[in-house]
Amino acid sequence: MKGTHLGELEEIALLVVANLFDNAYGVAVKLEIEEKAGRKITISTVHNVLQRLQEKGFLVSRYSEPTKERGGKRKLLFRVTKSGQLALETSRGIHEQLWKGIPRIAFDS
Amino acid sequence: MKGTHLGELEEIALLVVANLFDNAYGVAVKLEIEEKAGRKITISTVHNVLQRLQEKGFLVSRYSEPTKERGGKRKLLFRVTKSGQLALETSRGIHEQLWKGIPRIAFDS
DNA sequence: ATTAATTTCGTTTTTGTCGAAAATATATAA
DNA sequence: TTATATATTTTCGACAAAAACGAAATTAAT
Repeated sequence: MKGTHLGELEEIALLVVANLFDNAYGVAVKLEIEEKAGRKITISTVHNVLQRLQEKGFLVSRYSEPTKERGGKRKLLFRVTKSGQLALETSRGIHEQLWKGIPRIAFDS
Repeated sequence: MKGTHLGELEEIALLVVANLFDNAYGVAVKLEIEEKAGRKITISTVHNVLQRLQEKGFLVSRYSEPTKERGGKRKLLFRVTKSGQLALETSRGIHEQLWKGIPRIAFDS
């Protein structure tokens, strides 16, 4: 059976798509992940995770028109679904609650 | 080379260990994950992730004395390292920044 | 034809998941 | 007492899902 919740990269990618709301295609997502998450990642990995998120129903996609630049083929643009938004909010809620419950003594100083 | 950042379950487990600070052993971690994250998980899975977190240097462990209850064998108690704390804080920072950058239009209503 | 921007494909490593076995403690029966 | 049963916990071995990459395919302008 298929996985049910958001993986680590899946969550970041979903947040990035929301950030880029009208320009969320492979290359832009890759650059944004690298900048905001401070981490190198290949374009293949990005497309892989975007497709998986789509299969899970957290993203939808449509093709743009080709741009006028050299090599400017059509882009596959992504958008977060209601279900994707809910998954993000649920995850955030769990993390917030867990952070709140951590006692001072938990970490060495 | 070995993995560098926190997986989804790894992050939750790490937060839970911090929450349980002086009673963080397998069974307690399992119950806390199930309650706080609202998700079923087996004890094998928990031990597996705890061990991996230890190999990554995000947790350390020590054995307790056996308790006096029936079957009360010694417990393997975990504690978050400085490195683990840093990993958690880094992840939280990235997520917070990404949430802040999401425009209103990003989600359908 | 050549080159550039993008997506798709096939494969491998890391993470997530479980069932079953092993270890070690108390409880009970003989 | 001593063997046997039962409870709590950890360890082991296998498999599935997610993450990651290099290379190939597609499609646009030069």
